[in-house]
Amino acid sequence: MAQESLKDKVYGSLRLDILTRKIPGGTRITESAIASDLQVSRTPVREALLKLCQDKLITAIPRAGYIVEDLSDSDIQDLFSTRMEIEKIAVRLAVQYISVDELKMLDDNLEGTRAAIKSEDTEKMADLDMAFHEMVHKAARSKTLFRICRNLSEVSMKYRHGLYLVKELWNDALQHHIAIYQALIAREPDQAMAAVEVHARQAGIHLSDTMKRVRSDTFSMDSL
Amino acid sequence: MAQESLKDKVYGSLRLDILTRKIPGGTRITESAIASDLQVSRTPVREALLKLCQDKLITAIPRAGYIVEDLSDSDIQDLFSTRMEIEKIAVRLAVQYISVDELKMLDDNLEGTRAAIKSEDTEKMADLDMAFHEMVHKAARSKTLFRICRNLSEVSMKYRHGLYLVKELWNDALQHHIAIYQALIAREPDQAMAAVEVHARQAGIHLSDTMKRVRSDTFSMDSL
DNA sequence: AAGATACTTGTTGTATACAATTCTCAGGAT
DNA sequence: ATCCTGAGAATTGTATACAACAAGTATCTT
Repeated sequence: MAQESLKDKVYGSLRLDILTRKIPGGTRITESAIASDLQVSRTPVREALLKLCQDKLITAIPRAGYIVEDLSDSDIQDLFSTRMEIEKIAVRLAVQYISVDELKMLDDNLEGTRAAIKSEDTEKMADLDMAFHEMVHKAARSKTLFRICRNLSEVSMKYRHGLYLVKELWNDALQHHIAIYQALIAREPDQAMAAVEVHARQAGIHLSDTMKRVRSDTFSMDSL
Repeated sequence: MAQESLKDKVYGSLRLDILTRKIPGGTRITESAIASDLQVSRTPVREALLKLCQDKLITAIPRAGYIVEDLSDSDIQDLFSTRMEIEKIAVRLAVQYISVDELKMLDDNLEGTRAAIKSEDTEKMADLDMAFHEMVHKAARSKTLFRICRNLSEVSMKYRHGLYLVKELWNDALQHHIAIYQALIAREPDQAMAAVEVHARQAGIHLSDTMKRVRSDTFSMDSL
């Protein structure tokens, strides 16, 4: 990744702040205020806000500003359960279409994950986890589905990040990935969907804890 | 709707041109060219292109322009089959959560549809069809799923519009809606999902015909 | 005092100017 | 002939200026 545009930085910064409720729901925000906060012009801010509108994280009021949408705990749960349902579709298709080469890549990914766990490399762990799921999504051979999956992953990644810090869960995650991998090799759609459900459910279980922690923390990430 | 912003006009115009392949896939487009074409400044054009990027109808090449994505027939089929899978999830949830009030509204919708068929009111038919599906989506009680469904509906609507002109299909569509409605009343998830699949499959069957017609037509809608 | 009206202020919508980067293509070396 | 190289053209990224509109406020009228 050569360089992130200002627009993307602003977008990421705002999305994180909204998702973690550093900016609570109902807050009215304006382009100029954010622009001066982050020391950039209104243009990249405007583009970031536009994107947030499409994500339904904020609502635009024509010529009068924007309002931060209220994200309840159940909304977050909704996000995760929907993601699970759609990932189940993806893995069902992946069972059908995945190639031996791709299975080999998944195997390599699992091997790498074992190493990451052994060396306690959080960064690597997160990357491999994301890569594993992306490979499965791609194997579903559906551009539309892939796009939806990635979008949901992006939005939920902020929350999942907390999970990576809980090292006890790493081995569980690995076992789940192995289960998914084996179901794919065996070409067993139901087994694969069940494995995905187990995997996603664990994330959901630890979600409320993560949320509590996130909300009690006072974030100091003004690092644009 | 008080007034459409220039950004929305540009977006609508470009999306239609891409979807109908008036601007074929692979075409390279630039902000300034479109701006001078439509006699507006680069700013609203830029915002429209940004939105099209998110729709995956075009791809941005940093500091070098945009390329219109190639929408093959299989891509369109992919869009529709994915939409079907996700609608099946939605209807399964709707079976669980839909209220009697909402069922009554669906019933009213069916009644209206019968009238629209009798009076051959294409406009009304399209509106009622969209409303029917939106009600089902809403009954799933998932904001995330609702957003995904609406997004997919919007993108595929351009294609579906051709279907409304084939009056022979109207009765089939009504029968499908009735089947979905009855499955919802009976609270039978499998039956509901099957009904949705039948409904979606018919759209898919007639899709390639519609595509051919759309492509052979020479569109002349330079009406910004 | 109450209501209407004009004015001021705040905010987005749009246009344009400048900066940074990438692409293109001619020209020459090998 | 083919592959580098470099200057300039093309294009987006960013900043800023201005216009249009909305909302709140103070003043004027009754």
